[in-house]
Amino acid sequence: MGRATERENLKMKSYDHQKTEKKWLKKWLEEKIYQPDLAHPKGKGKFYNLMMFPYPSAEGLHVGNMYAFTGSDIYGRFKRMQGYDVFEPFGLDGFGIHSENYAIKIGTHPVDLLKKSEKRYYEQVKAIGNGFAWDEKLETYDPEYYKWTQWIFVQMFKHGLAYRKKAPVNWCPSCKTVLADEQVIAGKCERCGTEVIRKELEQWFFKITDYAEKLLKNLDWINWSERVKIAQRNWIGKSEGAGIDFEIAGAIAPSYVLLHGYTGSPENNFFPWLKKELEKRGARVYVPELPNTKDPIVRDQVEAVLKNVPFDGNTIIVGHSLGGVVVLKILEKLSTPVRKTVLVGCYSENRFIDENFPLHTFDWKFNPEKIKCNAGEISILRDLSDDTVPQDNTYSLYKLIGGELFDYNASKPHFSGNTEPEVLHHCIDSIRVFTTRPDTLFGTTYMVLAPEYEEIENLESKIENWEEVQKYIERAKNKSNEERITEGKDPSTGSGLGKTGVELKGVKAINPANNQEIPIWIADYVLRDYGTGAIMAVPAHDERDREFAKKFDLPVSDAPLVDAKEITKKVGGEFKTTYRLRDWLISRQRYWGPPIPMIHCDKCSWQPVPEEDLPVVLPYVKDFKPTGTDASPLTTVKEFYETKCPKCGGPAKRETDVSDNFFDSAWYYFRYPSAHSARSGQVPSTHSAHSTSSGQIPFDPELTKKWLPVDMYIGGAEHSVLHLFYTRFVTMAFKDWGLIDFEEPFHKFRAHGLLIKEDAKMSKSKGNIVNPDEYIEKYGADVLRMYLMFIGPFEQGGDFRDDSIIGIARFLGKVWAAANKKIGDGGGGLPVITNKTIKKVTEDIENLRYNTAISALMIFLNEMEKANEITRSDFEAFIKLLAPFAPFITEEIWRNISKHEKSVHIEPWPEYDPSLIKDKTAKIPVQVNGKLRAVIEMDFDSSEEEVVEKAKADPNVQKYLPTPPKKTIFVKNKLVNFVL
RNA sequence: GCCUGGGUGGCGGAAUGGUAUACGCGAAGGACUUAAAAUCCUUUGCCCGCAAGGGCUUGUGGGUCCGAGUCCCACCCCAGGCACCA
Repeated sequence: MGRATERENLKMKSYDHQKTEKKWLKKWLEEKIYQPDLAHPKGKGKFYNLMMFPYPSAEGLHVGNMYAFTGSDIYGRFKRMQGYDVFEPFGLDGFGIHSENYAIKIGTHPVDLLKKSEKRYYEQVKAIGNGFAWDEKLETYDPEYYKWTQWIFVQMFKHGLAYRKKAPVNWCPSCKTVLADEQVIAGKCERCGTEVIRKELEQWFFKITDYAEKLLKNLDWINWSERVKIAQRNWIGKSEGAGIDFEIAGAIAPSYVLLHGYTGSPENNFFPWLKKELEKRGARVYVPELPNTKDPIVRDQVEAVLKNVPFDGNTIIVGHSLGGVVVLKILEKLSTPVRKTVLVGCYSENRFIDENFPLHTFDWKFNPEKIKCNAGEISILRDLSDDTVPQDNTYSLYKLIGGELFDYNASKPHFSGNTEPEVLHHCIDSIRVFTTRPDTLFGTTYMVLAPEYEEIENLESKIENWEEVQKYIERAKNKSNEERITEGKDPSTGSGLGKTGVELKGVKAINPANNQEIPIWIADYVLRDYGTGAIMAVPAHDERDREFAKKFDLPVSDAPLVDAKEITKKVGGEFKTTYRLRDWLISRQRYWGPPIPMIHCDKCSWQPVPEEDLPVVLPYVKDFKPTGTDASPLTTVKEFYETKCPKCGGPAKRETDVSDNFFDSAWYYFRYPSAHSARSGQVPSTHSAHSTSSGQIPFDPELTKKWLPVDMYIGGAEHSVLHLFYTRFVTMAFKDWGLIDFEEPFHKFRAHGLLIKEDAKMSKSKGNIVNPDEYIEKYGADVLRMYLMFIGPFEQGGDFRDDSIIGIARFLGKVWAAANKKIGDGGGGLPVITNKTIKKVTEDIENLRYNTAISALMIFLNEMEKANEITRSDFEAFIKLLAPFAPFITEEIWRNISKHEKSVHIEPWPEYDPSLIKDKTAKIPVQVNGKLRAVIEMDFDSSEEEVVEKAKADPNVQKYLPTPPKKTIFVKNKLVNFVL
C-alpha cells in the first residue's frame, strides 16, 4: 500500500494548535535549532538578524511588538533556510522613563515591578514562535550589562566626548520636579496641568556633533529605508554659509601696540595690513621695530618698547609669536592695566616644535599674577595648522595666564599671512553672525542676538537700558521652547507678529558691506544653539525678520543682491558649514537608570569612576519618585554619593543623575554575541590594542569580528532619528577608540509600519488594545502571525480587524486538511504554479512584502486543490515556503505526517527553475483605440502575425474595425492594440 | 509652514506604462445536516440590458502617450515626523 492511500484510510485528526505549539516550543529548545554556532558560523556563514528589543511593559506583550517581531522572524527563518547561520537574539530594554512612570503610577518599586513583568513578558514572547537564540538574552537593567554602559561613559569622558554644560530642563513649579519631554503636553505638566518653565542645570553631554559630517556622509551608502535616511539628513541639517563679523560702532580702541616676533619686522606678515585697517578706523597704531631681531635679548626689546610707546588703560597690545613673550614681560612691568591683550601664535616655554629655542637670552620665568592683573581682557589665538609653535605650548600659555583660547585655521600657518582677519576681529569688538545668504548682506538693517548670548554682558557699560534688557533676558530664559514659538505667533492669525524683543540702546553695529550703523536687538526668535547665536536681519528677504521689523517698525532695505562669494571675501567673512544637530544630553534627574559613573572632587574636579570599580550599582531607594528638587532621588542616599576622589583620595561626591535610556539601547547589539559566554565567564574580554586600566571591554573581540555588523535590523520608524543616531554615534566612537574596525552598525535597516485598530491608534484610553494571548489561545500563534503579516505591506503597517482573522484560520485549516488527505508520490504535479510561487514568495520575503507572499501561497493551495491530485514534491515545496510564516503547523506536517527526521526550519529553501515558470498559453487582450474588445488565447510566445490574425478574426473586434488599422501595437504575450 | 508616506469595491488590500479591483473578509444563493456551527460550490465594482454586449470607475482638475492607478503639472484630503535652524 502506498503512503498516500495509507493516509487516506486514516481518519483525519483535527489540528490541536495549543498542544502542537507547546510541543514544538519544547522540542526546538532541546534540539537547539535556533542556536547558531557563534564561534564557528556554519553553512553560508553568519547572518545577524536583529529587531529592536522592547521595553517590557507590565501590561505584557503588545500586539504592535509582536507585529515587529514576527516580521523580523520571518526574514530570519527565510535566511536560515537559505543556508545561513542565523543569529536572532532577544532582550529587554527595561530602564527608563516608561518603566519608572508606570512604577510610580501603580506605586510599586521598579525593581519589583520588573521582576514580575520580565517573567511574564518572556513567557508571552516565547509563545509567538520566533526563532530566538535564548542563550544570549540580556536585560539593560542587569548590573552585568549596565556595568558596560557605564564603562562606555567613562571612555566617552576619557576621549573628550563627554562634557558638562548648562542646559535647560522642563520644570514644573507646582510638582517641583524635572519633567521628561514626553511628560510635557502642550507646554503643560502632564500631571497637574501647570505651565512648565525652563530651568538651567549643569548636565552631561556627549559630543555627537563631532560626528555630524560622518553621520551624514555614510547615509549615502548604508542600505536603509529611504524615509529614515531623509529624516536623518533633516535632523543633521547641514547648511553652508558664511560667518561674518559685524563690528560694534566705537569699539575701536584709541591706541594699539603691535609687537612682531623672532626675525620679524613691522613690514612683514600681517602687520602692515593690520596697521592700515586699524588706522582706517581712526586708531593710533604703534608698530615698533624690536632691536636685534635675529639675536634678540628680551630685556632690551622690552626697554625699547617702553621707552618709545605710551601705554594707558585704552591701549590694546598685540603680540605675535616671540613678540608675545615681550608682551608678557611688558605687562609684568606696567603700572596700570591695558584694555586688552591679544596673543597670536604665542607660547611660554622655550621650545619650537620639539627643539629648544637656540637663544637663551630670554627669561622663561613669568609672574602670572602680575600679568593677569595688567592684561585686561586676554585673547589667545592658536592656529590649528601651526608648524612653528606646537599647539600644546600655546595651551601651556593659556594655562599660565588664563583668558580665552581661540582655535583657527590661519591664512598661512603660524598666522604668517599678509592678512589675518581673526587677528583684526580680536582687536575690535565685534559680533559674528552665521548666514546662508551672504548675498543679502547689503539688505541687513539690524542685528539680533539670542537672549542667552553671553557676550551681551561685555557691552553692559554701553547699554543705556540695561535693566530693561536684563528683564527681557530673564523672562526669555524662563519660557519653554514651546511658549517661545506659540507666543511668537499671533494667536488669531498665526502670523509671526507676536514676536518679542528689546533693543540694546546706545550700541550700534556696523554693516561691513556699506559701513552703515545698524541697531542691535535681543529677541528670542533667535536661537543660541544654532550658528553663532546672532543673526544679521534682512527683512527684505527673510520672513521672520520681516515680521519682526514690521512689529518694531525697523527699516527695510531693498538693496540689490550681490555675489555671495565675492562679498564674503570682501568683508573678511569665513565660509562655514553649520549643522542643526545638537549634542546628546545624557543626564536624567531620575532614579531608574544607570548612575553616571563620575565623581566630583572639589580639588580635582570631575573624575571618572575607575574601571575596576564598575558597575556603580543603582541602590535600592525606597522612595524612588522624583524628589521635589531639581536633582535625582539618589541625592537622598548619603551612602551612595559620599565617596573618595579616585585621584587624590580626598572626600568627593558621586554624580547622582542617571543616564538617558537611549544610551542603554545604543550599544546592545554589540553585547548580544558575547552575552552568554560573558555570563558564564568564558570571555577574556581583553583587547590588546586598547589601553584601558582594566584591559576589559564590553564584548569579545573575536565574536564581534565574526558577527558584526548586523546584517538586517528591523524596527519602528519612530526610532528613525534618535535611537538610530545614537547607535551610529557609539559605533563610530568605538571605531575611533580602536575597539572595532567598522563604523556603521547596521548595513541594512528596514522600518516597519504602524499597526492600528479599526482606523485608530491603539491606546489604553481608547480601550482598543489587542492582547495577543487571547488570539493565540483561540487560533494559535501561526494564525495570528500570518494574519498580522497579511493585513498590509509590512513597511506600511496595517489595520487590525477581528473579522478578517478567520480567513487565515481557514487557510491553515485547508493546509492541514490537504496534508492529511491526498498526497500522491507519482510524477506530474503543477510545475508552472509551483515554480512561479517559489519565485514570488522568495522575492516577496526578500523585500518584506509578506502580504503578497501569503496571497501567492493561498493561490498556490487553491490551484493544488483544483487539481485532482496533489503531488508530494509540490506540497513539500509549499510547506517549506509556508514554514517561516507558520512555523508550528508546518513543522507538525513535515515531521509527523510527512515523517521527516529533521526540522522543516533547517531544510533548504526551494529553488525555482526559470524554464518552468512559463505558461503554455497566454490570454491576450485585444484593444481597438485603447478600448478592450476581446481577449484571445494564444500559445505562449506566439508571433505578431499569428496574434494579429487571430485578433482580427474575432467578431467583436471586427465590429470596431470598419477600416484596416493605421497602426498596430503589439506587446508579446501581453496585448494587441489597433489604432484607427 | 517644511519633510515623508498614503488616497483604488461594502471593508483590509493587489497591480515591471499593457485585461484595474489579485488574495482575504463581508454579503447573496445553493449543497451537506432534523437543525445550527463547520465545510464545500456559485455569484459579487457601479449603471443600462433577458442576453450578446455597451457605458462609467483608482481623491479633484489638467497634460504626455496607441494606452495612465502607475509618468508630468496644479490642487484637495488623511496619517506620521520636524518646526522661528538665519
